[in-house]
Amino acid sequence: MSTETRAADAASPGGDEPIRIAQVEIRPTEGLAVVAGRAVALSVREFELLSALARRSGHVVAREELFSSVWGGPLRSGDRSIDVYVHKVRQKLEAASPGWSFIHTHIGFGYRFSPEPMA
Amino acid sequence: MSTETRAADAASPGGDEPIRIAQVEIRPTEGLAVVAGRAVALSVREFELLSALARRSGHVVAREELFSSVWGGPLRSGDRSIDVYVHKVRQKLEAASPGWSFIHTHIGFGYRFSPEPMA
DNA sequence: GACGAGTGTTCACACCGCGTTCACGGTCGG
DNA sequence: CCGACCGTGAACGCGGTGTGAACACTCGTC
Repeated sequence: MSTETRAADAASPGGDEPIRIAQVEIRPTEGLAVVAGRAVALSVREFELLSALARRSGHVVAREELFSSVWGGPLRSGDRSIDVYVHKVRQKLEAASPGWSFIHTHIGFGYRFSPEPMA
Repeated sequence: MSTETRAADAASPGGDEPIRIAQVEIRPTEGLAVVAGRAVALSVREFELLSALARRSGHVVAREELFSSVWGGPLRSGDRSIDVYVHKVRQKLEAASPGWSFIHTHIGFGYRFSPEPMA
């Protein structure tokens, strides 16, 4: 409830401090995430996407903002890169912690990181 | 009781400041509502309807006014969109906070937003 | 230089949620 | 009993999103 943005607030955009939310731990210096005690190997893009979302855990991050934050430019219309990478990260997270969902879609807005048990 | 319209008064129509009433928090920049600590996913229409009502929390908002505020035009006779969306928003709010009612019907006039324990 | 593994991008198709409208039922007052 | 009004579920077209696959690029190794 109140732990939503606690860890996120301290981290500057690109900070090296580990981000810890529920059973998820993100280690910027290693490009590694640990979920439910399991190490999850992520590529650079995957890792930066997860970090961008986790830094604002509990809040909806707009597609525009997400793209410029990870890809470093304006979002071209028709670009589906975000969708593809959200899918990849979802797969890996949920594989490490079955029965939980982490990245929630907000149609027309963007995505929200928030570990929750699946319905 | 006395906190009813406090947060709403400060927000200009379309302001980006979060609206907070009782256990309900509305975040305009995210299209997200948080009720009793639970994130409630709302579509664009649902969100704007809730915002329009919450901005005038405790007051009855006429159907005419509600429609022009959310749909942006005059209310055509026979249009039931408002009823449908009030129903959708009610469902989601009450699912997040069982035992409470939030949107009250004033037949012939309109609707009133006011979180109250169910009878 | 040829090769393969890993990564990032683009494409095509399937699917689902959104917004609108229709249909039926219930409630209330005249 | 009838009409006005609202609650509620469902059908439908459409656009946004999920998802698997093909393609292109980089970087080691041999």
